[in-house]
Amino acid sequence: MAIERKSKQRDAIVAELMSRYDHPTAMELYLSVREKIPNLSLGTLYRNLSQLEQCGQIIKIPDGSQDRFDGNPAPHAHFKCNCCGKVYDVMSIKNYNFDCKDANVSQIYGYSLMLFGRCKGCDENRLNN
Amino acid sequence: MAIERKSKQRDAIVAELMSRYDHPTAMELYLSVREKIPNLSLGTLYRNLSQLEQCGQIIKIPDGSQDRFDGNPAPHAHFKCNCCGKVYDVMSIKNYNFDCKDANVSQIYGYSLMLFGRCKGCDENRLNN
DNA sequence: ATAATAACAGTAACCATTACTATTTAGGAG
DNA sequence: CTCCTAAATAGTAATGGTTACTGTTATTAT
Repeated sequence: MAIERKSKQRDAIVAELMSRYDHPTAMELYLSVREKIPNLSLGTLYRNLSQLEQCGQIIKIPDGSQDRFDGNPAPHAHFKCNCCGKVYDVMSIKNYNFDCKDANVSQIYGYSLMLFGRCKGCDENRLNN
Repeated sequence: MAIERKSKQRDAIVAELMSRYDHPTAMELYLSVREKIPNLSLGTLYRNLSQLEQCGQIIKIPDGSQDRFDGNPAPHAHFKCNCCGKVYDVMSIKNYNFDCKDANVSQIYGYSLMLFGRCKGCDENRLNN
């Protein structure tokens, strides 16, 4: 369960995920890393993503039937444009305190916040067409 | 895509979902409704859940590899106990305004907020054992 | 250098969800 | 009420993202 040895496959996966900010799906990541390691196995990708998430190095973002991955493990929210489907980081509310007094809630460890709406890019396209 | 005719299957699905507050998975809901409509088809359940969600009558909550469903369409957060897996409603922050000034965000329509932690039930069991 | 085993590639299996097809049924028109 | 159209359903097959399995490779401690 813990990561005990290093491998070039995992290094390449982490490097690729850290270098981009578009929150790729497993398949998108797979295709990218394949350009550097052509025989990378899909199972290897999933296993490493799972381990990295459990270690707190990356974040898994549920998005419909797929998952997306974020190389930035710092707590922050995400914004999904319903128009183009892109997922953006929302750093401005990362420090919001979601403590609440609801019944049944004893302690809060973390959160997952996804905002839905329309991005500026799609807004401009809308006005121009 | 819109609901045009009524059916006893959909009525039973809605009635069951409204009567409980444990955010059942599709399969849990299927087994419950089957007690009243023994030959209910799983496809029928999924089709109705999808339609009801698009109509804004219910909410779909992503939870790992499965989805959970909430008969209360009013905006509110959820709390998942990592210990027992139960998902609770969190009404105390339902009116929080998630407007943000982040780049790329033009307009926000809605949000999905899941808090993770430990519930009071699991807390008590921990102290007693 | 050797041994132990973590990590891998490749493939099969899993399973929640969706798609498909023939049948049933709601509900409006006559 | 009867007929007609198509929405909705039951049952089943297919899909697709993810996980599990198996033999092989490669890391790392001794």
